[in-house]
Amino acid sequence: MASSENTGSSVRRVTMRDVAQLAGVDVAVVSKMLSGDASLSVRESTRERVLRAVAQLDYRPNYAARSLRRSRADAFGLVVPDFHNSVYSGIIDGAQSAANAMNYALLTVSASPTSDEESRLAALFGNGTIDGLLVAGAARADELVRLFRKRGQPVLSVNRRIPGLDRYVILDDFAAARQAVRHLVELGHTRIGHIGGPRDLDTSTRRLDGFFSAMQDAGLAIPTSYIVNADYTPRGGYQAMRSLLELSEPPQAVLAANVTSALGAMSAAYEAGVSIPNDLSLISIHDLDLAEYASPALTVIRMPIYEMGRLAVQLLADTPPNDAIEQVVDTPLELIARHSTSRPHA
Amino acid sequence: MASSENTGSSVRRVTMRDVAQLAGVDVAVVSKMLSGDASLSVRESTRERVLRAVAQLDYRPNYAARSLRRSRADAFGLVVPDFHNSVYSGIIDGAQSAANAMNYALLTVSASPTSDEESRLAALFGNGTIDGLLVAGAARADELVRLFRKRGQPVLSVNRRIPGLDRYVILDDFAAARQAVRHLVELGHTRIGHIGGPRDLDTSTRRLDGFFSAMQDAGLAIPTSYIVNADYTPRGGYQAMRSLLELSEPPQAVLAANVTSALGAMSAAYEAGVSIPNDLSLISIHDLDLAEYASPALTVIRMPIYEMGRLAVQLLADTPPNDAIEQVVDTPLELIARHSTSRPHA
DNA sequence: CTGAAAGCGCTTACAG
DNA sequence: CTGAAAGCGCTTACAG
Repeated sequence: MASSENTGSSVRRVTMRDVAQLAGVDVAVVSKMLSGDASLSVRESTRERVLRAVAQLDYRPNYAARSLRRSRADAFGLVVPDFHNSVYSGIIDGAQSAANAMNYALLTVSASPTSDEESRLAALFGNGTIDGLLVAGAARADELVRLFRKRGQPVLSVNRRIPGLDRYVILDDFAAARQAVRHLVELGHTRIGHIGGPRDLDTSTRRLDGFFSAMQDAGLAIPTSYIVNADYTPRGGYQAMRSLLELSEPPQAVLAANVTSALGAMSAAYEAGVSIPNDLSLISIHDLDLAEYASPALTVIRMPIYEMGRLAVQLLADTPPNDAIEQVVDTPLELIARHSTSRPHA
Repeated sequence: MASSENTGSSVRRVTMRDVAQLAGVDVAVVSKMLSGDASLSVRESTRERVLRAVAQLDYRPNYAARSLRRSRADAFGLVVPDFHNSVYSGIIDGAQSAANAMNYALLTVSASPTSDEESRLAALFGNGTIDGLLVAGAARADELVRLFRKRGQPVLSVNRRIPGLDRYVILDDFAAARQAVRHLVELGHTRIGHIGGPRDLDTSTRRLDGFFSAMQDAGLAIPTSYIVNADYTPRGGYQAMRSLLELSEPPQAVLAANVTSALGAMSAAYEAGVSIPNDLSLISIHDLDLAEYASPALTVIRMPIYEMGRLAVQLLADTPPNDAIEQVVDTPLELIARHSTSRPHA
């Protein structure tokens, strides 16, 4: 009477046998039909009966059984360091889209860099749940990566190069920083500072290199004090900008290595009474919907993050697991000139 | 010679039989030991041999086999509408944390409201991959929800009430809006406007109700033009604020139903030369790291999103699948008074 | 305390 | 064109 008596799996799962029985055929026929076996030719009437039975019973092949039998999961795993970061959101979207296109599942989990997470991750993904592993950015998954490599299962690092792993997809951070600096130089700036990312992170060092390279091309000097490391957060950008503005001769223009730190930097400038872009030009790498609604709207180099996610899954699927993958996404970068940069007004 | 010859699953998977053989016991012993069967008593020396064999072979129980045999997946699924939204990031974090604590996997996917996504989702999660389903916010998963209900498998809607489903966890949006209005009233404001969410979304109507309720308590009139619907985006908030500021007598204070739309609204005020908080006070529901670094820093009602995620998983796991769950998270809301609200200066 | 055996629901040669 | 049978790697009564 009470529907709450109907607990758990009280409803017997419908199985391939049920379908076969209802359609009056052998399970092998059902199996081959449903898995799209090309070598199968069935009489049209049989095909129809099977399809009708499948629909009538709302049959769905059991995942665990299929996976066990074929010893593959038709799934990839993606480990991100943090769900609260639009860079990873973009990677996830791209990766999910590519996975869907090949009828693979994408299982995304976050792994903050605490030690017990490592073994949890290995337990979660190390047992046949996934056929290939994507590790994005600073996510900690060393144990899992070792395991996959040992077993000859494919691994790929996304947006970062992991020491000892010759398989990665990255963006052209070097070119992005160069393009940003060129924009500032073309506007007429000469005193240009840099709010960098975490000191030893792969993306930040490449952006820093690009910054140096473009400054050198332009024949511009870089006082040591003009380079400040932050941590890709609003707070980090805020502090970095403060230290820049406290200099006896502050920069006229700043490249922030990351959009959220740029937004934090804007806040510090506002607080110090420094007007952007009149007193200070600011440009950053990566776009964000909020960047357009900052005051003033932030000028930005938009990076092909979504494309990187897509490409990562495709490479993971299509490259033999022990081949090297050293790929820089070649989708063109895009300068989105908004209102935080202008010619120097001094 | 070339390591690239070692393709695919060339490395034979180590199986429970291998462990049993190496340890000189039956697989049943290994199985019971590894699944923590309480009814098992093994000689200490046997236990040691098994453990050593497991470690030596780096054995990990095959997920598909275990799942097939026990007909459960030890996993929950979470469907979100969008990874680019800190509300869902918070829900994911909370849910993942609770799932980890009970040794369950949490599989998170996004489902934008396009029709073919629906059947893809059903194929992905409808085949025994997960033991329970969480649907967050506006994510479209109707087909999957129906399927789970029919089978007597647990479903729970998070941060939204789905028509016809008496199982949900939501926040106290009503109380949040009331608290926000009270803050403005206490500061001395009387002309208070509201930038609402999408017209028919569950969360926005509850926030709107709270707004009305608190205004009524304060004996304040609400011109129709003071209520503007937006869509929880920066752009929506921007447009809504513009229309508010074009009024012949604009509000002195505004409650934005959502933090990103509040940030967009700030941009419109800035553009119109309206100074916050001098000319206009602004408060919003939900916090965001960037809200603290807006100029001025945004005053906010912080909502227990992470707690909602945790609670959702716990309820999903602990409640019989056909019982009703109608839960409002009772973690206290928190007013974070920053610098976007002040007494009226007129 | 330990072993033998059935079976979860599929897929895949193989036979007819 | 269709059927019978083995087996993927576990878990779980059951027997000893």
